[in-house]
Parts: sequence; C-alpha cells; structure tokens
Amino acid sequence: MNQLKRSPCPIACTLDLVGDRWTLLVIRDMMFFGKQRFEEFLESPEGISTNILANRLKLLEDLELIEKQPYSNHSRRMNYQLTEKGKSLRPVLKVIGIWGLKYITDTKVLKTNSLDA
Amino acid sequence: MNQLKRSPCPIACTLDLVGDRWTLLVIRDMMFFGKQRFEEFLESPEGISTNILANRLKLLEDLELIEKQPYSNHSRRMNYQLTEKGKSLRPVLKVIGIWGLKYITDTKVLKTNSLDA
DNA sequence: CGGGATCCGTCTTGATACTG
DNA sequence: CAGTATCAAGACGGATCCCG
Repeated sequence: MNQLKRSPCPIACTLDLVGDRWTLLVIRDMMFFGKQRFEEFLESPEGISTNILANRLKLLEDLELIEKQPYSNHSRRMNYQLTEKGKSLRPVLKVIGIWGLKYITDTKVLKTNSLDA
Repeated sequence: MNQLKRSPCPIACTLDLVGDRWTLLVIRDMMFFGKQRFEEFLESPEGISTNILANRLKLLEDLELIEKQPYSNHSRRMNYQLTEKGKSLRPVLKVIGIWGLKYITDTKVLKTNSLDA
C-alpha cells in the first residue's frame, strides 16, 4: 500500500500491501473477533480513527482481501467480510501473535480461542 | 514503535514494535541475506535512506533484537547482528514471505534457501 | 571511506468536526 | 451509522555535513 520501490521480494511486497500500523489490526478484528461493521472496528482499544478506517477498508477491498455488502436493503449498514484470500492471512496473524505472547510482557489473548487454528 | 494506545493484544503489541514500513526489511536483510553493515542495508532495492536506517537500527538495538559491535578496533566499521530474540522473528518473516509468494504475482525468493528454516 | 547526524521540503497519517 | 472534509502533526527522502 505504501509504494515502496518494487523489488520482487515476497516479504517486501507483502509488507507493502499490509505492513502498516492499521491494516492487519482490521483483519485481526474480523478474523479473531468476528467484527463486521464500521462501528465495531472503531471500538477496538487501539482507537483507529474514522478516516483511516475508511481508507483501510477500501484498500482491503481493492486487494480483494475483504468484501463489502449492504447489511439489508433498508439501512445503510454495511457488512465487511474476509474473502478466502483474506482468510489466508490467518497464519501470518497467528505467528505474529505467538511471537508477541512470548516476547512482550503483559500481552494476552483477549478471547478464548483467538489464536486457535 | 509507534505508540498505539496500548492494548494487551499480542498482535497489536508486536505490530507496535516492528509493524512499520522499514523495520522488518532490515531484519530480513540480516536474517536472509546476511547483511551486517550500514552500507549493505542501504544497497537493498527498496532504497531506505540513511536517516531512517540509522533510526531503525537504534530502535532495534533498544528492543534488543540486534546488537552493534565495532568491526575492529581500528575502524569505525560497525557490525550489526541479530540477537537470539531477533532471530526468533524468523517464523514471522517466513510466513509473511510464503504468503507473498503465493498471493502476489512476480514475487520470488531472491536467494537460494532464503525461506528455509 | 564508512557511519552516521542534521536540516528541510514533501508526502502521509491521523484527530476532529461535520454530513447524508 | 457510515463515512467525508479539513487541517495539523509526523514520517519520510535526499542533500549535506561531520567525525574518526
């Protein structure tokens, strides 16, 4: 997402797409906490702001990692859901979480089974 | 590194430490390409600039993910090496690289065995 | 020459207020 | 509720300088 000078390195390219401060947290919210709506993401303790959230949701949609659907035909409520491609990031988030649990004190899994397969 | 409002989430905390545009690339250079000197990091195709590199090296030292030693007693040449804690990030970089290889076209491992255990 | 530090202009990010 | 507009703060890129 950040337009590094491109190299073919898969690590650099992946970080280029999702390696910023917020993107993976949005995916975490969807993947481990089942969040699907704009407001739910805003409630996370890290405190993403509305414009950043809107921007990241759009980027994730462009990357086809998430899909947006109207919640019903009556309201403006939107539903964001991970695509299969998005779900494929689970091992990435999982290993990041495992590292944090081991090397950063006072971290803990917030919800039972959050880091389960 | 970026002072998110703290949550105990291990994913958020880990991203807080190394989840920026450059930090993991420096670690990649050390881990997979064996780079150890300031100038070597500068040569990577992503093109980090000197002030950013100096900043990240210092942050990584503060986090005890790398160690800095004088190359010899005669010169100013410095040697940066991963600590055990730093090396523990290998699974993280590896899974990120594997994801990139699978989901981003035109990425490839740049050096034989780069993603090996 | 290698390893930075510093300054400065630009681009990106983010907090807040506001809108449909 | 789900965003957009605005504007300030911060991150970054590049040049330059500095020091051993």
